[in-house]
Amino acid sequence: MNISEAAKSSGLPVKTVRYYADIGLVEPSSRSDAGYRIYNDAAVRRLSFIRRARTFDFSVAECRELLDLYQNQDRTSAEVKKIASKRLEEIEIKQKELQALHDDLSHLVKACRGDERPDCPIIDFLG
Amino acid sequence: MNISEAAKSSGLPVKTVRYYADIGLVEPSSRSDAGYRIYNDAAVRRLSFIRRARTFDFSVAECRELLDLYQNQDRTSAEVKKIASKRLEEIEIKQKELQALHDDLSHLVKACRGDERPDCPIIDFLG
DNA sequence: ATAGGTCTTCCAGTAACTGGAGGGTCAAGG
DNA sequence: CCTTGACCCTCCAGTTACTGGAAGACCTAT
Repeated sequence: MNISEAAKSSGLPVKTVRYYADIGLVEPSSRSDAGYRIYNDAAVRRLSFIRRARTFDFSVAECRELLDLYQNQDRTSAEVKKIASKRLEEIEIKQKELQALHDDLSHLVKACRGDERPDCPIIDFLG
Repeated sequence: MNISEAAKSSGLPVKTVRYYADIGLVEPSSRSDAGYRIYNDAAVRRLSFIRRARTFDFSVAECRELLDLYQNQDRTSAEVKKIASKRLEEIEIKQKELQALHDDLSHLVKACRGDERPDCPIIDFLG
């Protein structure tokens, strides 16, 4: 498979596939004589794996760790769970922050009449 | 006030104050003979305003708009409310995304035994 | 005079791509 | 055989909002 087929098959943009090769995350299985990247099924599976992990907002560094575990038959589920739990904690922290932000801002937005006059509780709060 | 006093007084890092001057967001009120940035009270109030707006994750572009409104006596509260409401919508979208992420990942984490064996529902899901 | 702290500018790096320029490669049609 | 168009390559710049650091000027106190 050349890069555009691999991209389509993995669900990633071509640019991203090339980028992952550049940073050594998922290398093409070989190169053609003309220097074209060639991806076999295993490489495409790795690309798909990364795409799915990225939808969980695992960082590229975490994706690298997960990919290593994915390919390592001697992995323990404890190792995988540790990375995922860390991510889950980060998500929960972010959720709390976002909730606080939401509460404050929605309070202000509700208090603002949104008319032609300049008086504004949002501006008052920020100033 | 020189930059370190303005930074302390506004609650921003010195580097950030300098950055805001560079991008024309909050310019110092003047410069000393030696070229030192000098901030008066009004400039420090602008810095504080930006800092607070940034805690709501308003982008720098949005901060610029809000700052213009803040300083514009002819503003209408409708203009301000529009920007804040847009931000609020973004927050709500992000909250939903985060909730979905959380549900899926916590489901997987709970299903993973986290022991010494390689079998792992998280890996299975990603692979 | 000198030491230390503060200030300046400019450059590079962060995360994870994305867009584009400039140029080689390949398959099909005439 | 030649051309056209789609595809591929590398390299560079830009995105967001800073942050760190180097090299050098300045300021204050002893």
